[in-house]
Amino acid sequence: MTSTDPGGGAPVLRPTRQRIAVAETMASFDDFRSAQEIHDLLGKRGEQVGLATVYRTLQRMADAGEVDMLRTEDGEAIYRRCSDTHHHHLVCRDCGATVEVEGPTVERWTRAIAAEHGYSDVSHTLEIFGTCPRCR
Amino acid sequence: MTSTDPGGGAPVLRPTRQRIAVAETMASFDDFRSAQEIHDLLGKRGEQVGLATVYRTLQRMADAGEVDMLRTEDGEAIYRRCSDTHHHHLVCRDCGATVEVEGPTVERWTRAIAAEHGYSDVSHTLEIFGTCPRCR
DNA sequence: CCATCACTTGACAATCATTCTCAAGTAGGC
DNA sequence: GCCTACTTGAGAATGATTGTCAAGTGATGG
Ligand SMILES: [Zn+2]
Ligand SMILES: [Zn+2]
Ligand SMILES: [Zn+2]
Ligand SMILES: [Zn+2]
Repeated sequence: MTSTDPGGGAPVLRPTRQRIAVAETMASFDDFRSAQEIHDLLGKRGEQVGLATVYRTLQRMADAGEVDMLRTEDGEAIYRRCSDTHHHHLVCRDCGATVEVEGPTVERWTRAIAAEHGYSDVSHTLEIFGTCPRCR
Repeated sequence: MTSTDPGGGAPVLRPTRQRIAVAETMASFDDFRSAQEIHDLLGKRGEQVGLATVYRTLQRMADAGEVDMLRTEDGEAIYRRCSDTHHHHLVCRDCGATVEVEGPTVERWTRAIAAEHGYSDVSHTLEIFGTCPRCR
């Protein structure tokens, strides 16, 4: 026994070429993209990364709160880098242009509604879709 | 040509045994269920209905606003009969107990946020998850 | 520099919900 | 009954996502 392994701790994440490439690619666009699209972008950037690795990395980043993940109407997961504070999205249905939005109003409302019905440990999902000024 | 077919109109929906069975089954539970679970329920009720038909029927009902469809964390579509007015859901993470909630507050907020950023033709999705009093 | 080992990766198979295909069945109007 | 558009269902096909596992690699200690 040469090291003190805490046993239950989460494994250390290594900054591998693949993870760095995914992170850089995520920083290169503003809208939501599917894992497959991101995998394609990596290819075009000249970074060869396996599809499974892209999926795994995006999941890790989502868990870590480094990217937001949401589902399209037909259930496909799409990702986007985002700020680390709690917020929601205003997404253009046509071009995907996304604006992060936030406000105490909805946060208060959801909390109140949940409390009113005796629900505890509350979370919520909220996304707004519309047509942006440029696609008008 | 024996009938005057308007051409563009949507086909007439027939009240078939299968469609009736699905509607009745949807009326028999209060939480959200997947298409496959609903298909199983139909089997237990003694109504043999093809899985593809269950999918097709649920989609029609969702389009018609007779049921609500939303997606689980892992992208699976789940359905529930619901009232025809615009509303959202407060869902118990453990037992699935669901409460329909509504309020002008969020509706106003989403509309205001969208307008503020110049987005038009706005819609939104909002679901609240928590632990219900019984599962506390 | 080198051994070591836990953490990673990628090619490919496997899942699994959902959709497609299309021949056979059926509701209803006449 | 006849006709025809609408339906159905069995099974194949699709397609995103996950699992498998042997080979690779970064960090560490000697
Ligand atoms: Zn746009
Ligand atoms: Zn919020
Ligand atoms: Zn509950
Ligand atoms: Zn609403």
